[in-house]
Amino acid sequence: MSPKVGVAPLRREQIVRATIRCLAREGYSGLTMKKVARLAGVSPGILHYYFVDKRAILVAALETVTADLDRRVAAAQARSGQDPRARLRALVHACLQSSVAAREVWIVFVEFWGEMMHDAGLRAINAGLYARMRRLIGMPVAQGIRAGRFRRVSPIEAAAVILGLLDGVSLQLTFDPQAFSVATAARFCEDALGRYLAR
Amino acid sequence: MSPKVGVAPLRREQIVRATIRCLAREGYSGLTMKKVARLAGVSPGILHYYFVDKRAILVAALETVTADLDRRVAAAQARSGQDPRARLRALVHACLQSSVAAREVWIVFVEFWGEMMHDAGLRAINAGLYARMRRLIGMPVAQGIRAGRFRRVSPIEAAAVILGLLDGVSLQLTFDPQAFSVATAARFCEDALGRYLAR
Amino acid sequence: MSPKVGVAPLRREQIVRATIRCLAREGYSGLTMKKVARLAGVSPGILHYYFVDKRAILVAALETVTADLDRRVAAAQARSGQDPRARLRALVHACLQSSVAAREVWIVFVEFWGEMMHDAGLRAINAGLYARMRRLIGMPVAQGIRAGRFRRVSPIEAAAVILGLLDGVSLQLTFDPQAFSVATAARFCEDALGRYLAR
Amino acid sequence: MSPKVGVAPLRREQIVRATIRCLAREGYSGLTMKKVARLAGVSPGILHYYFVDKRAILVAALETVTADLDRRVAAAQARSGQDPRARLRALVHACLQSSVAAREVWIVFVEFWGEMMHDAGLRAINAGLYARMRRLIGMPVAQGIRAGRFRRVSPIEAAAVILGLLDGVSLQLTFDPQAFSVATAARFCEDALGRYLAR
DNA sequence: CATGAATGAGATTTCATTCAT
DNA sequence: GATGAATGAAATCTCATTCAT
Repeated sequence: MSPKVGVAPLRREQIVRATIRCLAREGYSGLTMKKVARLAGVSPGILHYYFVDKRAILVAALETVTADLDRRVAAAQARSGQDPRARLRALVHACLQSSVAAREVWIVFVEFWGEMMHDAGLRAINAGLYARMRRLIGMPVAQGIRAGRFRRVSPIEAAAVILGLLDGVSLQLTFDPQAFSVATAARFCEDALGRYLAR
Repeated sequence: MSPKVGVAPLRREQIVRATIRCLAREGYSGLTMKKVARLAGVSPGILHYYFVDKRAILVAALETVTADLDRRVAAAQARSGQDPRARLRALVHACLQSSVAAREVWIVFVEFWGEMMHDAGLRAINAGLYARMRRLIGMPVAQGIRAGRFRRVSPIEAAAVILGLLDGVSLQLTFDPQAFSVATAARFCEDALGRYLAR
Repeated sequence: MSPKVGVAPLRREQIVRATIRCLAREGYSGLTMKKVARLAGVSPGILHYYFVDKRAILVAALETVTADLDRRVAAAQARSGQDPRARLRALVHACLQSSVAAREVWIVFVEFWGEMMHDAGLRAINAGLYARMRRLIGMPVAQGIRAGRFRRVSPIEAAAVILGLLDGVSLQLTFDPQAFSVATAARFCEDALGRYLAR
Repeated sequence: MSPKVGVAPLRREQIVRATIRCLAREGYSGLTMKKVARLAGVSPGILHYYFVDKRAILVAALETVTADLDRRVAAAQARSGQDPRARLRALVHACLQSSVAAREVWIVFVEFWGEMMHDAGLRAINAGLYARMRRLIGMPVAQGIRAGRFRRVSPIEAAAVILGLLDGVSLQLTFDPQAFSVATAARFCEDALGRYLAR
């Protein structure tokens, strides 16, 4: 048995985290293997021991980033109890919070949008996140409809509206942090979505 | 007087258009000066005669792209008459249409989002577009409020909600064109925004 | 029209010649793009301007080397007049001479044999040379047979015997130059082939 | 006494065999320590325990390959009895057969020719093989001359002619297996050498 | 104005070798 | 003996930029 058993996943994690930090700091076009290695505190050669090439590292980075965002929202949902409105509010807060509290992750996620246009592999990872998000959104919406708290809307359309609004407002929070706070944004998003779903 | 007077703006236009096409086809990371030159039908050397460096070309490309989007929305607004709801509807249609009918432009615009995170110059150009858009949105909203057709909302917040929703839904139209058509998206966006502004 | 028209073929030639010299000096495994560039007196970057990659340079080198060998033999044949035995003698001399007088070319040619085992492209270039050589050999042999000077042998087999002997003896001249001189080798090869073809 | 005593020679053999297989499959330029280790079923690190460096492994590989070829020819000679012509025939068959039946070994041997040009150590190993081959050839030739079956030729020249022809024809069998079979090649080589030595 | 050859810095990638376990 | 992770030098290749013509 290897004397260094179990090191591999740690090294991979270490490299991927360095990649994300590097992307957040210097952007997609500023990312180099050397910088990643330096930030990870390893030699440049080792990157190709754990990943076949640069793209594989980027794929792993996007997977990590989407998993992070996913986890944040799912955790918020879990904490929010069973009330449909409360769950919706938790979702809004978690999403908007992410773009500020997990700024690195969110920035890297947005950076990948550009690449996704030309890379089906990256697009598929993103699609997975959005599918899970739609399921997460669909549950409280359907529950609210059944309970007579929300009007009858198509779950697909509701998910598109909710996700769209949160992505778009998060972008604005990122580009112009002075314009309004997360709390303010959360309030008017809740307001808008509340009216959108109200009977 | 030189026989080629006035050629400069044409050459610049030619180069910038080639850059946009190249960005749309191969993405930000696939953009090279040589490809731009080939697509523009000029020699690689000439690019540095009209632009100091690669970044200057990218800046010009973003300026062109934002101006294009701007023009599309402004034109739709102008055609839509004076009724606040009609103007809002025109805005929704123009924005969502852009991401499909002017796919190249929209894709390039999204690709720049990633770069803006690390480039204040690009961010400023984007800020200009959003400022103009907010003004464009603000007018019918204020008008609707004055006319008693819309409830009293903060114009800033309304602009954030409207722009956010349209950006976010446009993204979904881009990444997953099968999910719903532009017409469907326009309908549910109008619906959501109508309820958001309804008294 | 370009101010540097006609430079391209010269540069290609320059690079290929440097590659051949480099291969002859340091061998296939010692060949680097940097060394080739230095020997050619150009910058490393320019190599990829004229050749897509290292392999393309190697292909051009093999093509040049085979053309060189071809030319040497064809020229000797042309000088040798019409007598079948004289032509055969000229062929033997030209081939064995090449391995000494054009040592660089011959060494590089032998070095490529190893690569040909795994590279169909290189193999095809070699096959072209051997096809031309067989034709060159076939003519005096057939002529000699018709004239009653040689016994009836299959031209294919005669070509295999003649080419085989010359390649094999050239190899020995290369590896052990002290063993016998070119003149000696030419004499006993002529002797052996003379007896092989004698009636 | 160590339980693993005597393991060393086995490991060395294992590594050298893997090297030969690797060279035959992917060529000299495709050989890496990692591939050798994988093919040998050992860890990359262990290679440097049994061999000081890559070159040492290559030297061992060439030694093994030449010993293999040597053994094949010597065995054929031994089986062929005492008649000079029969021994010569056995030699021709054994050599040509090797390039087909022991294709891996022969291919690797040819690959080393290129390296020998620049490596005196490898050249010396090859020289040893050729010296033994000349002795092996010299005996039946001298015997045939003494018995009055062959004409008086210089043994050195006869060896050069015989080895040269066999190497050259083997090369052709390798590069163009469709051209003629081993049996055909053996026939015309015997024919040519028979006439060469006939009184 | 325009060309396209040329440069050279730097990016990705490969790989022989080392070494802690 | 044996492992395989780790290193770092060097290789190939890319590309923004320059410049003679």
